[in-house]
Amino acid sequence: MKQVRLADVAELAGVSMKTVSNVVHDYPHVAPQLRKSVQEAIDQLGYKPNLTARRLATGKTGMIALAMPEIDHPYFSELSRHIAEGATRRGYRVIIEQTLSDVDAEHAVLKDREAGLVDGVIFHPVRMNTLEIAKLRRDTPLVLLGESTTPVTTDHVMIDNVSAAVDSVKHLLSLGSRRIAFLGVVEHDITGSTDQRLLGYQQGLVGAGIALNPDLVFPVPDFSPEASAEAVTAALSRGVDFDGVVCRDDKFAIGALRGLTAAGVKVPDDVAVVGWDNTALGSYTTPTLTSIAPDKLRLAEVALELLAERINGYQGIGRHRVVPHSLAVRHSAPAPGS
Amino acid sequence: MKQVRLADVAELAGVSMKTVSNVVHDYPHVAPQLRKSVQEAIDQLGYKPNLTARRLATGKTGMIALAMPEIDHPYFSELSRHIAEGATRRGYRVIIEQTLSDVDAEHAVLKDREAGLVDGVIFHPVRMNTLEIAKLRRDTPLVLLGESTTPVTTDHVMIDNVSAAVDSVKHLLSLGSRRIAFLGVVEHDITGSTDQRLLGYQQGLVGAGIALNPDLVFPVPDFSPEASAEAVTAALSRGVDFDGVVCRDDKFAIGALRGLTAAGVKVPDDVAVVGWDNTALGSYTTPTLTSIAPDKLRLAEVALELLAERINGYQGIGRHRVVPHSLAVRHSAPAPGS
DNA sequence: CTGAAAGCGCTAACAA
DNA sequence: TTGTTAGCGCTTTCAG
Repeated sequence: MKQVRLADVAELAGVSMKTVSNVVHDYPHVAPQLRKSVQEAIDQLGYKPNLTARRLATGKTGMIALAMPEIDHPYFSELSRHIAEGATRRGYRVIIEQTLSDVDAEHAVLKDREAGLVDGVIFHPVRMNTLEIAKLRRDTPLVLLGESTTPVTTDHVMIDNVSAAVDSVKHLLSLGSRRIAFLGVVEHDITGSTDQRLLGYQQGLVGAGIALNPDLVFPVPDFSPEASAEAVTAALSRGVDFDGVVCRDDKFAIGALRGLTAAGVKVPDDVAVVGWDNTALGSYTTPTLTSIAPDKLRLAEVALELLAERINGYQGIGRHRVVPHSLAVRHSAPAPGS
Repeated sequence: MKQVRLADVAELAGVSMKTVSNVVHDYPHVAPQLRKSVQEAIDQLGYKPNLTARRLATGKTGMIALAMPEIDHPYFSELSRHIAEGATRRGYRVIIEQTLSDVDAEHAVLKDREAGLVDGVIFHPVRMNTLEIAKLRRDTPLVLLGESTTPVTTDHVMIDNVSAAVDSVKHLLSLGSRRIAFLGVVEHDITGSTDQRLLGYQQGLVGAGIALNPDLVFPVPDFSPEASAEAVTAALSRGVDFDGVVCRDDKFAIGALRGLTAAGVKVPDDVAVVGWDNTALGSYTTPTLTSIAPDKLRLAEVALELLAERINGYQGIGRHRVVPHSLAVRHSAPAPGS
């Protein structure tokens, strides 16, 4: 079935292409009767504008790329959802790009725009460093997510990881915990997230006049809950004494819950646990998980807003936006006195 | 910065556009020296083919749409990941379309292709019925996912829900359960999934010579774990006696675990629980969840394969493919004798 | 307010 | 093996 073209409609309606185009775009200055007859021709033929052709003519694709390490990680899938919804609201379509933390895939991300595929890119890098991004970016409208250090020329949205970690510690302190551990220092983790969270953890303790204890920082071989469960079990079995734990993310927290429960340690009575990211996972655990809650909706909105400005020509220096976070209090570290 | 065009490269290299095009496409019959000098011109200018223009000329977009109810539901995000990976391997990009179970959004899905946006669509409908899909489909290459009844003209990939439910029941029977409940009949649920699963549940019981008991089919007001936890609690408090439960999906199963645990009922000793979809959630619960495991990777591959065939011109009648499933055995309904 | 025609950058059929 | 040229369908000056 041959595609119906603007010219076909014009011919049937007995007007020029321009007039049809005006009708399609709701251009105000069209005689009502003309508009009507053109509309009839459109309906009769079932005309749909060809987006590819429009793009070629306008140079705008109406699409943005969303590039993340893993689309099925709860944090990213939840964030994706907000970005997808916000993008739709703004008239953009989203193409997803999964990097799987692979350097090449991350490099490829920045090339899409050059090929005219998308108008802009929202990118959560984990492997590429500041310099590489700056070098490859050229004039691609780009907004970075996450805690990596970023080029000064690039927009960036994140939450304040340090103060969030401090909040976690304070919450645990308010519950009476004094020997607070940090779970989730992964070897070769090149994102800045862990660093910042660990920094905040220390800052929170020092601020409360509590001495730091290296034994309370638990390393974990990889990002799985299994690994963190083992890390906790190991700590327990070498007699480390702790009554609260700040986890690098919810998956670690889940591992912690499992390790503690398996060892007969009561959560939150013996050890209170705080996760990070407030993913849906935290509602499904036993006990449910108290977790640092980045304002994901806000994160998505701000990222889209900055990107839209770049796409519309903003050329200024990189803007760094910090969006709010809170603590989602559930059973693993309940409100004080409850 | 002006875009570098094929013509610019041709001019610099002193050849025709066609020759440049041949080099870009690795067309074999190009004189080595020519190829080299053209390549130099390409590199020097930093030429990137404009995909939009190519599309307009070829009529192929190289993109497929993936339309699902919710991208952050674990089942869908896991499936998306497989589809995204398979699509990348096949040279397609994926654009995501979240319908949020909205009829209008579902209708819109089938229009993308008409607008020349994508070459084909993988679609998991929940609101549209057979007739509507058939009517709107026209000649869009389309593969349907899920358990809705589908038009005979449309390709469709699913698992055998009935036999999977039978498998669940058999597993529970092998653990000694005899009063097996079904959790998750949602009012106004217009997908065929529940029906088929419920049918299999009955079939499994009847096959084992166990009389059906309507009291053991638990209705749930909505799809949240909270609702199903309440449903279980309600059943318990009205004295319904059961020792096993087949759940419509993992979220219901999680609710069941919570309701049972809260009531002091031991899982799996007092009541064994089987979920559905084998989402990552099941690894995070206490106890971990035994669950029907659709072969998601296979599902993705088959869907992509069928779609690719349609895109490449296959015009035959709708093909219905059943992909394998298994039972992921974890603690909520362990292996017999363990 | 409407019409004609020149691109947008690439592909592919046809020549050479 | 390489060059020419006519589209792909829409937008957008610029006349009228």
